[in-house]
Amino acid sequence: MIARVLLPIPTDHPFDFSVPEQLQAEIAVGKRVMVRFHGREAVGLVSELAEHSEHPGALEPVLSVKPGPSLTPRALSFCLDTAAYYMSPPGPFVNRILPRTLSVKRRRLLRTVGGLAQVAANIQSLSKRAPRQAEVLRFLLAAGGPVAETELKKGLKTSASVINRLLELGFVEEVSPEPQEMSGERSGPMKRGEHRLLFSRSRMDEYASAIESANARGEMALILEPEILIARAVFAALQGSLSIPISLYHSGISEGERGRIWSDVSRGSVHVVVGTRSALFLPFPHLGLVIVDEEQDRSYKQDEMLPHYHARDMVARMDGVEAIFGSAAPSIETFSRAGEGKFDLARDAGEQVAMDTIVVDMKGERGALSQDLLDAIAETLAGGRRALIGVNARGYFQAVLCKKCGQPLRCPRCGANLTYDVRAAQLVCRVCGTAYPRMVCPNCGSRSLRFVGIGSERVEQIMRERFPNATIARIDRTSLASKGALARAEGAINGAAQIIVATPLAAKGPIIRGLGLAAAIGADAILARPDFRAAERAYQYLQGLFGRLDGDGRAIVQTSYPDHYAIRAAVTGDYDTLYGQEISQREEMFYPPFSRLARIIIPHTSDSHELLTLLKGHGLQVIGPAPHPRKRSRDVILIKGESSETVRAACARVNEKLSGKGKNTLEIDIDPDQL
DNA sequence: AGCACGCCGACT
DNA sequence: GTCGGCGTGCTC
Repeated sequence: MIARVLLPIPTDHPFDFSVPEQLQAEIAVGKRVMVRFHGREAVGLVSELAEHSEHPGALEPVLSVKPGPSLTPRALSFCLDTAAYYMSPPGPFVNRILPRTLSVKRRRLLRTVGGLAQVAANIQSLSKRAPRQAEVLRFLLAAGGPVAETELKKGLKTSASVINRLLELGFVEEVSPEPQEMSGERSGPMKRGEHRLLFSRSRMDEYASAIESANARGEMALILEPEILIARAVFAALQGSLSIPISLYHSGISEGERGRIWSDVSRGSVHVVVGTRSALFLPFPHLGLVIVDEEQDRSYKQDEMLPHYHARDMVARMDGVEAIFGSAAPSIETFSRAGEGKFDLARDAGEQVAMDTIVVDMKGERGALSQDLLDAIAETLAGGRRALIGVNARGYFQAVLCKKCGQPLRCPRCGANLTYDVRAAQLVCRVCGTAYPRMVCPNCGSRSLRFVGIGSERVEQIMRERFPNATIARIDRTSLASKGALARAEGAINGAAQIIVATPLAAKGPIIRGLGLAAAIGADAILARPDFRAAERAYQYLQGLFGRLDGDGRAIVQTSYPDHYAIRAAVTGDYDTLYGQEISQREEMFYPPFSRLARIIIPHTSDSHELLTLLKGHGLQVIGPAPHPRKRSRDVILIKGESSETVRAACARVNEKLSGKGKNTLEIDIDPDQL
């Protein structure tokens, strides 16, 4: 027997290893194994078991099979499909998604030993000398079945030593957790799961009932949310309304907790998971329903690591699973697909946000915050309600311009725009972290600089000056970094703050209780992005922000483009107008949904002529190469094609012919969401 | 990814 | 004459 093993190296094929006799019972597809590779030990993941190897040379043996988390064959093939679609090596990916630590100390289930009389006698004998132990026995007896150790500790405030003593005495025993059979087989034949766009402001009830009916069919449900903060809020809401075991899974939870959820999911003891995009790859044995909430959100696209997958799009590719894509402002692509009948559409256009809207034309304003906005905040606070100020970016300023050359200051190391760090009073590069204490233009040496684009920290500072008696909180990326910061951010949202200054990650989500004002002061930066989705994103941003108002309230948009259709549509909630404008522009410009895209980032030393000849024809449109906006010494090529297949085939040709190593790598992004 | 192998510039 | 640069290629 041989095992094909995927190793965490950027190669698209697995390596064969022989499986020693004594490991053959244990080894399985999806298990992690130790092997000797390139003269050193390495962990890999079994992708296939076979009788014979094609490899001409001798095979190394599998050294051991790792206990603990593994992938189900179905989850593995889903991962492989994802990697293949995004043309990325599967090895690093499948080896990364498994929890590092196996939960050795997984949750113990305990139960009493012996019949009723026996247990009663045990309680009797313990009650004098060891009352706590007796208490535990009584608790277990009352429960009538196995109880988790953690539950015991919580319910009785019992310590581990008490439980261990009972185990020693043989009065209680550990039960291996029975895989909770999900009410047996699925009901009826597996239909091609229904995919549906739920276009509505309030979606929770619909979600809850879909989860319940999936559960009644004996199927598990996964609810994806774009941000940890939202995932936690939705988790809490569902935990209150569902009587089904439910877990929360995202990149912020501890490694141990991750391992525990992983095994709970794979053995079926958790039926519902709320999570962020990475939860998509959990090894669900009977996944019947996937909900992609806020389906329009950018966070579903992985753009830091390979593969650059889009969680929503991978869900849309799933067969035999019911999928709900929920949004109050759907992406143009999803809405268009629903229009073509590729998804069902359930639209609740009835309820609009009842709000008073002011669009402040910033062309006539000096300073970043208009008087209208400051007045509205004061009135809101005076009325006992709260205010949310949406700022486009964190920090103090978004860019520093050189007055002499007129260009934004760029990092000489990596080419990204520099920002200003007020506390350290120096210029910093957000991409590579380099600090420049000398406040001069690296290009021409000029000392006259202009700071543009206000950031969340600056807004917070202004709020503190203007409203010294108000409680003010700022929520941005750093709010998700630690448990404490997360708790503070949630506290602020749940009522501790009167003024919340938030970057886009907290500008969306469920209603904020008592919120009477939602203001956007950075929408122009979104609108001005050199991206064909800029208008759509601005609309979605504003709708997300207004959606947090509690009942009636006020909305303020500060903009220099008060007549832009996206702004106008956003303040009235007129999605159809936005859609109409967008869809005709996209048709004209051959952008999605009329085409599919791929983006290739190349070192600008590479032979773009050869590249372009490889891309010529095949019904493709090629834009570029153009200098990369952030990465120095790189060029960007955008490919537009009729179908995903033609675009991906073109990328495959390029990849095969021109793939380099190290700094000569080509980066391919299929279906990029940001240009 | 690592790591070895391999062919061209400045140094004890 | 060597030491060492990192380009190319392989690992079951």
